[in-house]
Amino acid sequence: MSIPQLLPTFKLPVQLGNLTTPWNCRLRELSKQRQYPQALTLYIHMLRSSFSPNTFTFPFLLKSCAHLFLPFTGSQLHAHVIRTGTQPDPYIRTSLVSMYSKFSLLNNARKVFDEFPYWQNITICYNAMISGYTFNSKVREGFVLFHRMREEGVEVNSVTMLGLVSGCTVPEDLTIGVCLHGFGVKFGFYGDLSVVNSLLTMYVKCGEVELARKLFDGMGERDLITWNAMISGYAQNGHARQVLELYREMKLAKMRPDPVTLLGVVSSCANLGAQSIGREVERQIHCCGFSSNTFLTNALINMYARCGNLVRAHAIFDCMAEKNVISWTAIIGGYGIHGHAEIAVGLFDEMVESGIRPDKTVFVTVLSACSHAGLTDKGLEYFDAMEVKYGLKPGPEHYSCLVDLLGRAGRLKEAMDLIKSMKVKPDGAVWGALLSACKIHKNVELAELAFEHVIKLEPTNIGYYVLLSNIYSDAENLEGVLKVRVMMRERKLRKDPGCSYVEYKGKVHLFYCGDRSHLQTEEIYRMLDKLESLVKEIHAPAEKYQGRSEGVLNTGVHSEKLAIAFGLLNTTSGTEITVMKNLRICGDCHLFIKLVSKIVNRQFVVRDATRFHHFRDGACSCKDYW
DNA sequence: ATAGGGTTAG
Repeated sequence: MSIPQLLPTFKLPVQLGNLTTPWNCRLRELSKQRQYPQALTLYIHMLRSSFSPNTFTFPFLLKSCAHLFLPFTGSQLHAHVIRTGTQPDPYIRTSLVSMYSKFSLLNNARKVFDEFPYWQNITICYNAMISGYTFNSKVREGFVLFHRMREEGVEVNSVTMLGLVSGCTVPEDLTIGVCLHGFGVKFGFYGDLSVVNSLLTMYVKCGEVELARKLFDGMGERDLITWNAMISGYAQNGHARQVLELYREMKLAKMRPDPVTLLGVVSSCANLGAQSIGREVERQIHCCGFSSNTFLTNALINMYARCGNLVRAHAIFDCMAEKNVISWTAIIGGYGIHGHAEIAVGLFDEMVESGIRPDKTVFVTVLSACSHAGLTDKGLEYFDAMEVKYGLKPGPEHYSCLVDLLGRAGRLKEAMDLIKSMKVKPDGAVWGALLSACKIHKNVELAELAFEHVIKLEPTNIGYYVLLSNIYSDAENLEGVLKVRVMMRERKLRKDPGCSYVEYKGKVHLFYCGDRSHLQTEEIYRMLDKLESLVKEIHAPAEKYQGRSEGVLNTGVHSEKLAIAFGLLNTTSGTEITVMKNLRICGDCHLFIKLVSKIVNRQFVVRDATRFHHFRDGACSCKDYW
């Protein structure tokens, strides 16, 4: 076949696009309106009316199969294309390549792509194949094809760029991403906002928020997507403060927020424990008419739950017309965090009854709720049900919850056996959970074993060294303590001191472990002494508590205890106290806090600030945000 | 053929 012979096929769709049969016109309409099932039904009618499909028919049908994820129908259509002897023009082939890519059948896609001599592959074919690679997270292959495309002199357009850039999603892809950035600048794609936006997103996904911000600052023109990409980029990387700052700037620039924007803002409020700002944003959500957006409502439930306002969280949850697994996860997790495992478990059952299939994430939430409240057997039950009843294979994240569950209950041997029986490779968190259980139950021997494993998997995680060191010091094993210190020094690991902070009257009050530098130190320590003795009075040992072990009371002067004592001294009843804490694994004051909460009838929220950058930025206050 | 989105323990 020579080039001249093919030329008519190339031109056909453009010239005769409007002159095709009514069938094809209707098909195009349906495809435009994304009514894919209707499009396929129409095809059946077409065949029944003995209309034979032509070049214009197939792309719409293939696209419909791709969107509906119907691999079987799709390959039947492919066979049909061959059978009808339809000239497979670039448009059909592009559709085939893109459809097979959506089904992750890259070999089939590549076969269609390779079947014809290279000069038949025009830009759209390349684009489809390149996007196919990146869609299946094979950026490298996509990049190779991009090079070939250029060598063969095929025109590169914005879609080529978008396909490639959007495939760079992990730090390892950054080299390619930067290369593409350079290419874009050199060949004039910088004027195309969609390309620059995708570059911005690429930097964000690779964790390079600063580079993303640099690009953002240098942009002459910004649209809603630009702002959203930057805002959610900050939100996903834990820079909650920058999210709020940027949101304010956005409003100053007279750019109207949409649900995606507000989503980033709400989830940042959840991570900051900033309920007052969250309330403000909720009002805006109602004003803008986004109240029925499921994404946003889920984020709001999560925000209120994390800020300790379970009443509001539950009220929003109840009002939702369509609750999905994520809505349930948010509310269950909310009760779990605050130690109400019975309610959490009850909600889980209710969810199943309402016909929603639990997923892996909701099981993580339920298991951890059980573990915090000492519902050991209930947790084990759920773990079994997960695979037997719901066919979900437990991952390392579930095993770590279960090890934590057994470990807190003092069932260390069972926890160890569980790890040995795991079908998946245990990760750092699994061994880490065992290590912290050893801390609670003072088991030095097992701790050493767990430490050996955990350190191989996460050699730079400082928390585990600290944990082992504390275990040694509890056992008065000075040699052990020194050994760990030497290891830390050799590996040049410096420990950020553990600290907690409370926001009070727009100022941040920061406490270190055993800290005596606060102005109210005397009062705080008196309060803490009182709390310690009250807690000891009501703390029931395991045997008195129907076999439920609530864990061991921690007697050290931990930073979160100081923060709580400070909060109690300075705030009135009825307000909840949010304590932010920078280290996760160190002192586990969970039980202490829970009991104090019972005694004084106050809500406490201890938020993990490890992932967030307050401490690097220097502590900041709510007033700075707004 | 195509840039932005909610949940999760340790």
